[in-house]
Amino acid sequence: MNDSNARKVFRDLDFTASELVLVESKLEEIRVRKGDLLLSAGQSVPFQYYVVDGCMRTFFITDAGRDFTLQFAVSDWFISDYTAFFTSGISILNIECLQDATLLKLSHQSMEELYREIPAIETFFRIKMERFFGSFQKRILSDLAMSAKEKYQTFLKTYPDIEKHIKNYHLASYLGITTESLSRIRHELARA
Amino acid sequence: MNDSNARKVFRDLDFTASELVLVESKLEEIRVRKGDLLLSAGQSVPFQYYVVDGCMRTFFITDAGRDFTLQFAVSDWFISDYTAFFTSGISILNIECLQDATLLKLSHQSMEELYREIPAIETFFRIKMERFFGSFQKRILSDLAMSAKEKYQTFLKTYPDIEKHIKNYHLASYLGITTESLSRIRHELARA
DNA sequence: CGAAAATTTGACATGACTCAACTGGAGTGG
DNA sequence: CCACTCCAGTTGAGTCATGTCAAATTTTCG
Repeated sequence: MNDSNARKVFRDLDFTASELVLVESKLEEIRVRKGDLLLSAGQSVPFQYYVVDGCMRTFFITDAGRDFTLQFAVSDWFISDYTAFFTSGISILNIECLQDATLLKLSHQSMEELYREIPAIETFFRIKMERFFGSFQKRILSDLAMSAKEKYQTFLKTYPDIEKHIKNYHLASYLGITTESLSRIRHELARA
Repeated sequence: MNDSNARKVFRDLDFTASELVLVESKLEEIRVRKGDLLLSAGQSVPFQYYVVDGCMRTFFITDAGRDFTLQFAVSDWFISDYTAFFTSGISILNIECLQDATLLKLSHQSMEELYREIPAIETFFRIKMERFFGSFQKRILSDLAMSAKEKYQTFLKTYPDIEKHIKNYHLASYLGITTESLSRIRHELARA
């Protein structure tokens, strides 16, 4: 199991034997349990995490104490506070485990080394970023243009696999509405 | 003027003479006038654009005909429908000129060629993407967590240079509110 | 089974929207 | 130089979606 971590993360890439050893050496497998906080706001963020299985989320807490989910991550997703990770800055996000998870931890420094040794990895991450970017763009547009009900329906359609892993209040915090509102939306949709 | 386009776009990079020639050959300078549509939804998006000067915006039109601005771009910004650009898909965004502009046009294919010939350019764009990504992340969080008034104030603080170039109704469409609401917010803030 | 957590429901408050009318400039042409 | 028009912005009245707070109900899990 452990000897194929590199192939899990970099699913589409072919490595030579020596490259494989190098990549493996950069990936650290960790396990976290439901409720664990992997990162708290205010810390530096030297790592990103590849989710082997389980479910994680990043969230933001306002001064007023409201909790907003930026992102969920299930199997084969990456998660981090990327703004802080990329800029070597301080996190504003928290990372929480929602379902017991196995993660592969990859440091910023390791990534720079991998970029140097294996240029295909820089391309790999550039393309990941591009996709991620696209999903953020869609998110912004739907936050702007859609009602809460439409956002909920879009979420269910787009991420049917995620819904199973999360509580309604996490989904509400992702949609930017209260649990009460989500409950009413669900009630209304159930009638139809 | 024209012979330093490459240095404008790739501000921090040092090119050899031959690299400079290559990069220049990939950049096409174009001029657009206020009101011009550079891209309409439903088209393929083979280009991204570097803004030398002037002001552009990308916007999205819903089925109901509402208009939402995703992004403004002034001097030294890039603009495109990146989701379509990266995936070679069909645009959902429109690109409009808000103030007469000079742009440098760069095709997807040219970028792939540049990545191959000059790896530093791949790194350059990866880092651009990372920054862009960070700004999108902030946008999502503020859309979720802030009232219209707070979003307006944050915009003014974050992009004081952009406000000068745009109409209030463009700003409203960026904030996801109506011009009437923006007007009332401005009125309220003016009193204080 | 029982306690804690999650969800639902009800009553009411509020921020933002809609529609319609009005104001104030910036051109434009007689 | 005035009258006209167009466009951007403002204002007002009424409506609607979502929030708040409190309580009831259901689900989860030790």
